[in-house]
Amino acid sequence: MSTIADVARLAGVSKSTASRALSGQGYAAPGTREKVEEAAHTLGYTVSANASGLATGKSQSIAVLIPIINRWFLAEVLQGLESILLSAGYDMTVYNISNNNRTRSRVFEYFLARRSFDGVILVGINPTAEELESITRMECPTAAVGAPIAGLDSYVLDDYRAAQLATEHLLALGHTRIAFVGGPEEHFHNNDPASSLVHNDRFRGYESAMRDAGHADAVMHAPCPLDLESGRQAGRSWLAHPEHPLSAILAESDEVAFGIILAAHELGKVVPHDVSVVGIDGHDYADTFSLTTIQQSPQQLGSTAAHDVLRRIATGNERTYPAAVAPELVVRSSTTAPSTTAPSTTAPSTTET
Amino acid sequence: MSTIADVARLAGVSKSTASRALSGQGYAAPGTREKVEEAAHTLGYTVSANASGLATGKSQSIAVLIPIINRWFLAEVLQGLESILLSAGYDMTVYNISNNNRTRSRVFEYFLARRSFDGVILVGINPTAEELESITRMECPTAAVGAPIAGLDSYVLDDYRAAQLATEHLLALGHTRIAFVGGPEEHFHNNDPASSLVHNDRFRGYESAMRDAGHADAVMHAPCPLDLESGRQAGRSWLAHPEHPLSAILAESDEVAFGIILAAHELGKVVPHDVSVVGIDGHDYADTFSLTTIQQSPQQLGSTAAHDVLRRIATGNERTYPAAVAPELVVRSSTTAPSTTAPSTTAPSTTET
DNA sequence: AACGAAGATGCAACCGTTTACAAAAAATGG
DNA sequence: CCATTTTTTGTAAACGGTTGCATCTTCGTT
Repeated sequence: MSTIADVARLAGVSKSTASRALSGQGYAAPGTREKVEEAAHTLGYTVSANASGLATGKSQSIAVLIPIINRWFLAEVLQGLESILLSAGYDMTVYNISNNNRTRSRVFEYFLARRSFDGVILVGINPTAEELESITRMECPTAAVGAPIAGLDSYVLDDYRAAQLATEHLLALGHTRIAFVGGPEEHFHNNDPASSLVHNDRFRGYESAMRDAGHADAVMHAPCPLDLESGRQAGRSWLAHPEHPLSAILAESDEVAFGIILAAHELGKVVPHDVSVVGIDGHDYADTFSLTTIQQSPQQLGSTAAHDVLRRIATGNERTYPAAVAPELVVRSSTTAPSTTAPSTTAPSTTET
Repeated sequence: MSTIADVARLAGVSKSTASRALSGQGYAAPGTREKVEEAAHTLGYTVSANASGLATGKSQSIAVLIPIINRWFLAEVLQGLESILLSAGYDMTVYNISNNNRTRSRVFEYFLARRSFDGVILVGINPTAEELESITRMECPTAAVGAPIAGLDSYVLDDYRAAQLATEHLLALGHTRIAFVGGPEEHFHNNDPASSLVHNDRFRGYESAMRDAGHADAVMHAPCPLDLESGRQAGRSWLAHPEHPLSAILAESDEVAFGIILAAHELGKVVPHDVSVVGIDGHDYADTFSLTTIQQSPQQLGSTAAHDVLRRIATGNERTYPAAVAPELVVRSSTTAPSTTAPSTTAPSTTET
């Protein structure tokens, strides 16, 4: 590996001139710059990030803390972040902090400290006070994506509005007995995980729409983890028992909605004839399941977050106060007006798309 | 931020002694070590990765090149890699190289060069000759995960055996008319993407099992991209037309298998009564879909790859020549013996789990 | 008691850049 | 044409660690 001294020697200038010519900082005569660049090119010179980082204090890299559990959300956000960061010359160091054990604290206390990151992006994280403390101590632009964090620029989907939109759609179709499926057992009990924040917002959005329509008394909540299998089980127990004569279900996530649709199939019920189902997310599979859903764009979330963080690095790190991304209703064929007849229990399940 | 000089001063020793005490390299009297460690702790000292990396040439970080497209595989491998690397004190810098444009070459020529990575792990990448060249020039342990790379330690699932196992399972149940769904249009045409290598192996495994059972003439291949919607469309076209009286389908991936099962539902066919379906992957959803599949463990792939790379970093970088991870058949209720009666076309679809 | 080996420590150089400062060269203005 | 400003370049000192070498202690041996 050749160093900048080699480049300088070949170009016949001093190290400092070579450095200025290559970095564009400070004065450099056009002719000299050309000579240096040519020398660098012929030697295949690449600046040492370590040396440069040591000298400048800037590492040209940002840390991304993300729980590697929600595959869909993870991949989307990561892709949004990566494309922006890479094209700006930054690399992205990823830390998984899904596990609650002591590797999590190691990330905050050791890994983030030893490398002088130019920025930190927390994706779907609900940090403790100490964790937040150790991040702010780094004094570099920090942003939260997916889950809002008080005091930090937070790039979040408008979960409240999303659920509200979805509920309004069902209400407009004429549904009144609409159940909300998803979220932790005791809602509003504000647990540690960031997901409970999402849940709170989505459930409140649903509630408010129901209330505004004069159906506050019809609010129903079925707790359910946000995965396919849990959604299926919830669907089975709610759809199998006629004592819950609901006509529509709002699922807290698309995955849960898929599970409910599968459960309906198994029970011989026809979606949307026997029950309308709406999801929230805009999952890749939504189209295949013909699921009416609220399209969110985690990838866009990631890219705007990355964009803003980079701008804050370049300028003086004044906060951005981003607005929540507006959700969008995508109507497919999992929703329709409620049937006036009693729900069929043994009809053939030939769901049309 | 405090430096090692601060620590040394507080402990009343020289910088070099402090360094030795903290790093464990070289001699250090037990009492001194204790003093230094205490000083470091009270100052909240953390070694600067840049300075340390500059001095030693080791960066305590490894590069992971991965196409952020296959969500399931991505998340699994990433998790496997991350857990091992983090607990060994390494950070993981992730580069997305799914896009074929010039950002891809920037990764190889610029990003990998500027940071002195201690190791490089290529996940599902099929590098060009120049790309491989620029990596080997770095002279650090390199491994391939997911897709094999000639000349590199490759950690791959035994795709050939996986497909063979799956086919043998169907054959043992009595099926003979087994179609293979998945892969590029012209198979064996060895395209650029790494996925075609996977396809080749899986298709050959299927073929060999069919041949060994004396059903070489029954080999059927339906090209199909490896996603849910494509699987569903392939399922529709194959199951809707009785001119293809197949009794079982081997899907190249679980996602495709899910699509086929959905298509069967839509067409009023009962899985496994009318058609048996087998997948390959061990996707999270397989249990919910009751899919018989070949369980692979990309996470384990990632963790062993990370483990071996770390060992090669510590020792002299002699290659490991890892064995392919043995796949495992998981029988669920999407497969059964072929029905002797003609396939029903309008039966109610009450798939039991 | 003398000797050598091993253990502990400090000094100083080095890793590869950047950058404040000084000095020289060129451009500008009156 | 000279004074002044602006460019251009080089010298040297950081940045924060690590490590070879020399020195000084401690021991264990004979």
